[in-house]
Amino acid sequence: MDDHGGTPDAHERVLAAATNLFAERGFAATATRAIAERAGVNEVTIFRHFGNKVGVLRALCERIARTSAGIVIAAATDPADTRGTLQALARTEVHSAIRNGGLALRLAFDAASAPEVADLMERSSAANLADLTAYLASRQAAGDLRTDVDPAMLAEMFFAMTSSLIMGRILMGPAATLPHGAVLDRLVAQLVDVYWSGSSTHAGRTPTS
Amino acid sequence: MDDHGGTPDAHERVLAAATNLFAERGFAATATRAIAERAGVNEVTIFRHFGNKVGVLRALCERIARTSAGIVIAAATDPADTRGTLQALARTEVHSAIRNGGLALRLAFDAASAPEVADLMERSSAANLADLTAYLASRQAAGDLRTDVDPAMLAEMFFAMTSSLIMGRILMGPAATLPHGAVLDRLVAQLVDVYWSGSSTHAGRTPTS
DNA sequence: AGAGTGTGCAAGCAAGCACTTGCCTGCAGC
DNA sequence: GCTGCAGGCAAGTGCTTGCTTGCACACTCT
Repeated sequence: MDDHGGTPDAHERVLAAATNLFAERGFAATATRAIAERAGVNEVTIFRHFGNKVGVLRALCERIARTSAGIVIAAATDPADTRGTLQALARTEVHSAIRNGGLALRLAFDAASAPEVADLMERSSAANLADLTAYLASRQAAGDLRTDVDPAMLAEMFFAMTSSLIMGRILMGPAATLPHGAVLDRLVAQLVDVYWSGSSTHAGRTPTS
Repeated sequence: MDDHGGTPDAHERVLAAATNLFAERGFAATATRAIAERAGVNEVTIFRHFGNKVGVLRALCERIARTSAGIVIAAATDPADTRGTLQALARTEVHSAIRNGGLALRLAFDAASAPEVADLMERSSAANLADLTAYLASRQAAGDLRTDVDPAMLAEMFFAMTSSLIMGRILMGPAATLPHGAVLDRLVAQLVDVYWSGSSTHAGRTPTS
């Protein structure tokens, strides 16, 4: 009765449960017992599959890194179209962040208190920011972005704005549900529009249709 | 009885140590033993002074609430000067956040896993956002801010931008030191300028001197 | 001199944590 | 039918946590 279907796949259920719990309460505050309980799996199974608690997190990070295209997708579009690139980047960032319930942001905060988390985060989070900084600097050089603001600062602001949607949800608790689909896309569009209006050298402002 | 005339030091040293540790590692991840050690005080003294661990946090929050003027200060200036008000608000917010090392932001994240933290945060953090939303809405009505973006969204973005400076420091660890004084003020000015350029109805952009 | 108070020190308690061990069960392939 | 294996179950280990207790010392005020 416990196992449904042909493939019980305890492995996958543990990862799903861990994703939710880590995102909700953080890594350190999540007990392996809680993960097992939510996954409908015995606690020992977790250790048999992943060795230890950090092993679960590691598997999770690898899965996310494999799934989320991140900056790569944005680089696939036309880089000369700065606004379009930023728009696409914001969309993918927000969507991927929402999909894992703000996991990345939570883990980034956990990294300060759990060194093993810091090791795993270093490879992904910081690199993304550096990539964006480099891209924005190139767009400044191309005369597309204002040059009187540090590109690292622009990147930080962009990251902060996309994170703000997720951060708000975390701060307000699960009660504040986030919009999906078209509504969310419109929000992101507004967000990018404000950012673009403030950071570009072009006076024109695209109305958020 | 609140005033321990002879040796007021222990009380204060505990609060200072707790401020640092809570900001660095969060509430749950900070052991009372660690607080005592950093304060150069016996662990028992903490419980004699504050009853329990939450008592320390409560005393801390009261102290911060008493110290930080928050939005009130901004309201003291000319409210019709939207840009100046936002600038002043951003300055006080960033400075107060830096002064306590991002404590508030950390605690906001801790609130999800520690209900007792959530109770203490509710009175301060959420109210600030609501106040700012109301102010921005009034400036929209006055024709000073673009009306095609939700005022709550504008407030959230403003909060996100001021938080971004602190968030960056937390995410990058204590290695990335934050500028002080005039340099910091210039950063904040850039930040507000981008925000203002993107959110106001006025085309003009004030160069960051 | 005595009372009260603030603090330190040593020890310990119950609970929760990650993690281990040993054993038993259902199900597949040969 | 036997074997291998994934998983459940019960119990327990060693550690850390928040918090308590009992006792001693130093200081101040009357």
